[in-house]
Amino acid sequence: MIQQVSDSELELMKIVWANGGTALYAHIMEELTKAGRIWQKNTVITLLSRLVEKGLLKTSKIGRRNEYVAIVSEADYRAVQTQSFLNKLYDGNVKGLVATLIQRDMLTAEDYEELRRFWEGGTGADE
Amino acid sequence: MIQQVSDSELELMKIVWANGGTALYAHIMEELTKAGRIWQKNTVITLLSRLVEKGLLKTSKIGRRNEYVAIVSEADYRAVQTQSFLNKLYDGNVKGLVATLIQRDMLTAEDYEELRRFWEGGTGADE
DNA sequence: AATTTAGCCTACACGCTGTAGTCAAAGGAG
DNA sequence: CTCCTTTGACTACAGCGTGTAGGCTAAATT
Repeated sequence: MIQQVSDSELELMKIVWANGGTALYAHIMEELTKAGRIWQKNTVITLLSRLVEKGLLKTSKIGRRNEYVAIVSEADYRAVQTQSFLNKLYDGNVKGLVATLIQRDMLTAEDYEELRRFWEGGTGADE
Repeated sequence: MIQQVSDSELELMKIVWANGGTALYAHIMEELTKAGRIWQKNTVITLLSRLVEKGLLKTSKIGRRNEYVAIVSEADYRAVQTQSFLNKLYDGNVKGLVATLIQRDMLTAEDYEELRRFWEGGTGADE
């Protein structure tokens, strides 16, 4: 089971994941600034320590700095969240989900093409 | 925009939807009991009125009873939630979602078959 | 008339979230 | 060696959502 993560916390996780699963405070702060997030130092530190408490990150010291290391990979996180979303909204029925995607035009033309090709040829859905 | 709905509230919505989009308190209570949910009367009433506040249900009086009527259909609700889930976890990338489904074996053999047939023949993803 | 049913309003504790202040340690600057 | 800067740990705290009702009332049933 993966603990619930707030939107802000997820944003931090994404930065860590995007950086190869590991990041220092300075890097995270820099990325947040780039993204236009104006959070105080302590806000970010608190969020990071909550992610540690929640078991999504761990820290390992580099000198006196923390290296924040993802314990849960983005793929695993997505898988778990997707499964629970699926259960909650579609009673686990994948077909229902796909039906929504199709009927509600959530697929771009390329998505569609690519998926068609995948199911035809048995390859391609995964880059 | 659809307001956020808690798990308990969603459970009530599902009962209403399953009953054709409309239900009386008595019916809801009965279904909850069947499902093993032991909620006090007022708990249920409160949940229902919150759903009204949130714009998911409305009431129309039948005698002095409320008929709880779904304003948002289950399909619409699913579509909105699916879209926001997709944005949040996959940056809106459907292929990423489908890749997870496939790689993590979230499709049953039948799902797989059916989807294959859908993409082949252009029918069938929707029941 | 007495009892039951359903609705309305109010309350309340708890946990999560965003947001930060204080204090401390440790490494770099001079 | 001393002072400043960077980071981190710990603490706080208000607001909101959520689950969970209690009290009172009006109407419906017996």
